[in-house]
Amino acid sequence: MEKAITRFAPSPTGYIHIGNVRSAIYPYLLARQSNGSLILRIEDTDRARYVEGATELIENTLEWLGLNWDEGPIVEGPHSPYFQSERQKIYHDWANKLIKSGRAYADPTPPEKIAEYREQCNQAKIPFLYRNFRPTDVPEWQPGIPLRFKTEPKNYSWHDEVMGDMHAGPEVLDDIILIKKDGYPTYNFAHIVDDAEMGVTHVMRGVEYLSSTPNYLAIYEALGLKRPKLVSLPHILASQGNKKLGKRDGAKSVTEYRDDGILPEAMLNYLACLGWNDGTEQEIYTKDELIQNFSLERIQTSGARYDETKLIWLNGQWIRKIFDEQGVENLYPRTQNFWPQSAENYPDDYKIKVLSIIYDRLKTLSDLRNMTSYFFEDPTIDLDLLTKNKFLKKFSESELETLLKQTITKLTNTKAWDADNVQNSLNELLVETDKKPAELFGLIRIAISFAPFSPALNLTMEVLGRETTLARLNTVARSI
RNA sequence: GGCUCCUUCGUCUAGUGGUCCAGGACGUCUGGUUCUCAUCCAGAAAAUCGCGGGUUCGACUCCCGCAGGAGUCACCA
Repeated sequence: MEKAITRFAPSPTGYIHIGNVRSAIYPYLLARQSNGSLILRIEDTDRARYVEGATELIENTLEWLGLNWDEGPIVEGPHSPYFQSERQKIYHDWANKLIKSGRAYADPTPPEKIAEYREQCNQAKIPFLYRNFRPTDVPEWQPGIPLRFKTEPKNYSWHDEVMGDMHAGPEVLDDIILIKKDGYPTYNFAHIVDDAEMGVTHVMRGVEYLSSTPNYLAIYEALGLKRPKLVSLPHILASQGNKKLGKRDGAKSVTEYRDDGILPEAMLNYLACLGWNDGTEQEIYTKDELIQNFSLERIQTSGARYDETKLIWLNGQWIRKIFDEQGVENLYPRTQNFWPQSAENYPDDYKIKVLSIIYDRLKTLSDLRNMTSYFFEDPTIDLDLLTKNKFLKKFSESELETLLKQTITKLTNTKAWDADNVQNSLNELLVETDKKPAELFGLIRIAISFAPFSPALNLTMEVLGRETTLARLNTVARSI
């Protein structure tokens, strides 16, 4: 397989959201699969939209997802620098080639004049093409004057690895700006130069660039460059409406999901499979499996709607997968920031015990916060939970009290305090009191947790310990 | 508006002329697993394959129209 040199080229204008991180995932997968490399390039030529700290945010996001890059900021590489703002000279050199060959011209036309031309066309209801208004007197190119491409209207055909064979007529070709008056290149020019300089083999980007592709093709041609493989990625659609997902639709940043307790494995798995599948019925993919099975041909042509419920489901699957395959000791370190406040002073081994009996109930790691508090602090007693419980409401308060006292006696005499012994005692108690599990176990469960749900009773009690269990049962018995 | 792309269960998708009265997954609903919640398991409902024409013995699959949706028409990327 040919080594694929791919790139992820975001502009540092804010956080990375799920709508655009996929254009990092697919290039990564292709690069790894072909033993090629992934370049991270920061497209910061729009100084007005530049956001302080955005580059770090991008780096953090990629690192969290495990999408390491081979060239780019931090790691550097043979094509340094990887910030477009620092590559001015390179763009100007290439621009001068175009000027020399007569394929670019300095355009002194003031913006107001251009707006006027555009308005004329609108009124005449004809498409506005700047090449019909080329200035007659072209000055020498110098700072402060934008540089335009001088296009040659004609037909273009090309192959898009996802969309198939494409073609476009001269009506889409125009004299696009190559270098802005501030001296920075436009995306349209900079990405072509950089991709060529950096040896990029696959240009993977959102479909929104599809309609400007003929203009890029014209530039490749004028520059005598071999065109790279073009890969248009379908949009991810917002969960409401049909628009592509964007910050305006409340697209959350990837790091926000991290802070909500989504695992990077689940995020990667979900996003990779939104708009791509390998034709099998597999749903859970590790990063290595994705690398192994990824293929451009199987990328979907239509947009896919972002559905958070499936991401949440996948996350639950991943929590269990990590626990089952790597053990609780590997799941535990990921839970650091998700425990309730009251857990702060508890030792790791206690929290590990809690995690190992609660993990299969977690959808996100942050569920720990509201699902485990009774392991770390005495619950607030809410007698309504007892007296209004559908299995317990038929008992009088004194009956409940008696049951609790019998339980306390039984558990006080339980020999070793482990899940099996506790379960045996509970089973004996069931017989002795002639109650149904729903009644007796329900009562005990509520009395020690006052939570809407908990893990299996004997496991919960084992972790809580005899002392705490008995203390809570006593407190409740006295409160009734 | 011009140009371009897209169109299978609510959602993500399988499907490359017969094996599809369309398969899987999420979600929903029902039942099971000694209490709860979840997991897990079993099952159910859910798509006249955007619409209309063709081609063919036969079309979700090929062709042509149409409609709807989206993208793009910046000195933004």
